[in-house]
Amino acid sequence: MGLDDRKLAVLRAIVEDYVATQEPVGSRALVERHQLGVSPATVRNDMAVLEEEGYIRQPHTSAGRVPTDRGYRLFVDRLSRVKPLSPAERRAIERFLAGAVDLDDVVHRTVRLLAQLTRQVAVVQYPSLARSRVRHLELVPISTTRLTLVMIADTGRVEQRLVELPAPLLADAVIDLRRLANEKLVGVRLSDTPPLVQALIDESPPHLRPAMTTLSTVLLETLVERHEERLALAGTANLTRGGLLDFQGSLRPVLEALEEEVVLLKLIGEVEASTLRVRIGDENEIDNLRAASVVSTGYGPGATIVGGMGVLGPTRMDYPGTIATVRAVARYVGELLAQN
Amino acid sequence: MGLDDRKLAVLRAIVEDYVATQEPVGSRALVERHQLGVSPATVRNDMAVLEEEGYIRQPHTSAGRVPTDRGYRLFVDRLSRVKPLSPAERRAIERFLAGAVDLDDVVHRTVRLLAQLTRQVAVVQYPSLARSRVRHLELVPISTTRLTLVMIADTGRVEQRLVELPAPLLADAVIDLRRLANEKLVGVRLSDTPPLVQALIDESPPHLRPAMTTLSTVLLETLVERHEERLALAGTANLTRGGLLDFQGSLRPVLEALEEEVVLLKLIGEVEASTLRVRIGDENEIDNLRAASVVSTGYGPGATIVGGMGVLGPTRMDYPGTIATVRAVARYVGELLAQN
DNA sequence: TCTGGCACTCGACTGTAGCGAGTGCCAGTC
DNA sequence: GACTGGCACTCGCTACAGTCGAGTGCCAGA
Repeated sequence: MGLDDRKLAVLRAIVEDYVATQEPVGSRALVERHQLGVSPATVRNDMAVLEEEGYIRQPHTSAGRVPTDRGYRLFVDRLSRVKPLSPAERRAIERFLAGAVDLDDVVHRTVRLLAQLTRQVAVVQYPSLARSRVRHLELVPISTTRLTLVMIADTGRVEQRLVELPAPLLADAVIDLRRLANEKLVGVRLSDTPPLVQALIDESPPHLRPAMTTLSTVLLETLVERHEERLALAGTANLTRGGLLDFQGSLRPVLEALEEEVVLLKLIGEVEASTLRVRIGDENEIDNLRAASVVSTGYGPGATIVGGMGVLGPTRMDYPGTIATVRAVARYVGELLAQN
Repeated sequence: MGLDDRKLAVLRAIVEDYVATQEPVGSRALVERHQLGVSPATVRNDMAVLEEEGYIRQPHTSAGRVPTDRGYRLFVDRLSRVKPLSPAERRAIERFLAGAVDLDDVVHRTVRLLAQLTRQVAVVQYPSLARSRVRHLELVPISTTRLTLVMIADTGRVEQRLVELPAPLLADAVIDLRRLANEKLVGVRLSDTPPLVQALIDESPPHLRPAMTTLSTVLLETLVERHEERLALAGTANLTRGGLLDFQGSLRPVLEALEEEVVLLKLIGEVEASTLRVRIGDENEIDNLRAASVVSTGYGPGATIVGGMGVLGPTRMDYPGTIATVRAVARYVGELLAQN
């Protein structure tokens, strides 16, 4: 069922106008604002076809047309031209990210930047532990039977855990423990540690074995098995933009979804390659977000992906602009990470 | 112009009913639901006085009465009886907090717990660095001119920073550097470090002095001077409870305020003793929160305070219940911290 | 000092009418 | 055959008038 070029142009015009004005767009307004070269009546005929095909719909009989999720999808896939960032935006990104002092800072700045540039809700996942390598393990004694395990990853993430030892341990023993653990584990992907950890225990001298066992358990349980992911969120206030018209009148479900880490991870964490992904309305698997769209991408130093980031807003969003921004920010952050 | 006991009882009844129903309360409903022992007409007279004194007001002529900020204040100060937590709530608190594996986990669990129990927005400040003591400093070389500084505080907080050395440093030198820094700084309050740091530089052997100087700069600048506070937030979805009637119709300003760390710190971070504080509506210094109330308190192991936590909701909130919950959660968290 | 009664106010709701944006369809034109 | 102008029709929105009822303030009387 072919849509000819003009019908596509009409759809594009409808999407653009609706995104800009947030009001159903009628045939007259359309020919006035766009150079379609035909009369309103013709446009009406085209609209009838587009509606039949499910790309647009009428809120009520005597109203203009509004794009459907399917319409946005077609728009994103075939009709939108990439909107290059303005130099001012590029500079803003660079300046904003340049001052970061550590990973926390990078993530926080990034998420605020994204929220500010897109005027939507932004989510940034910290570099995933599963995709990180161990750079260093540190053991800090607190008492003779307790120590703090600090793991520093090559992605800049630092995690600490309290370890309750089965028996008191002398300072020298702690040093041995640390040396052994570091020898075996530094440079290893966290997701690859499980088999190595067993070897680590087996090769420990007998007097260290109980301590090494508990240490390994903590390491595996808290850092690998329940994969400890962290997130930063910003821009929730932007949800109130568009005054309750978006999100079919209630922010409730959206705010609820945003509180669930699991949900957010699902949204932006499922990244294999650095391909940018757009999920529009119904395409979202989370029920609470059927009225929202998500633009997400992976990021990382060079070609490797260490985490995801993205933006969430009403289905009626500026897709070309948002896509361009998300892509650009992800690239800058990647470069920043590569430097460290 | 003393308010006699009955007038106070009327005020209490108005506050309780309004909080429960969220609708202006009239004189008839009042005598029906509370044993005041007088007729509606008498109550009306009392109401007139209460209104004159600024404790209640009428949204419009011909409507019931609603408490003013001043009315809530009087209620909180003199009229509310402490509402003891139910055993189920106590158990929920204990169970919820018991499973925490590290400081991050404690804070996250606490904030979710608070939000859930009070059905409002909860904020928890991480133990403040300024109030923490150094437990250990670790230096992890990344290259010959770069190392990661990790500071572990006695409150469980762990901070890391990248240090760019002015000149390459050998592994042995790094070890010396770490030893020196730890000797001088372990056990010291972060807020007390500045004078010690100068001594630390002066006493370093010449070949370590440049490195020690940059190290100290990083330490001071990022950890002490711009006091690095962290926060956790939960329950924003609860703002939509009460369907836009609270917060005079717009969540916008509230959500905006909640995004500003500085604002939140001001709300819950200004704690000297562990006294619980209630700020009602206009008493808040932040303009965006004139329609909100905040219940906050300090927490920490034993009698020392290391940070603040609190809850934010509509002025029309269940003060006795919220106060009891915040107090109880803060105490449990304090006990938990004392154990570690 | 309290109470019952009464007149009054005013927001909420309902029904009606007019307006206007927008459509679908049809006959006519290039 | 594709496009266009014209026209009747739909229907949401707004304004307006009328009614209802909750709640008040006040006053005379117990």
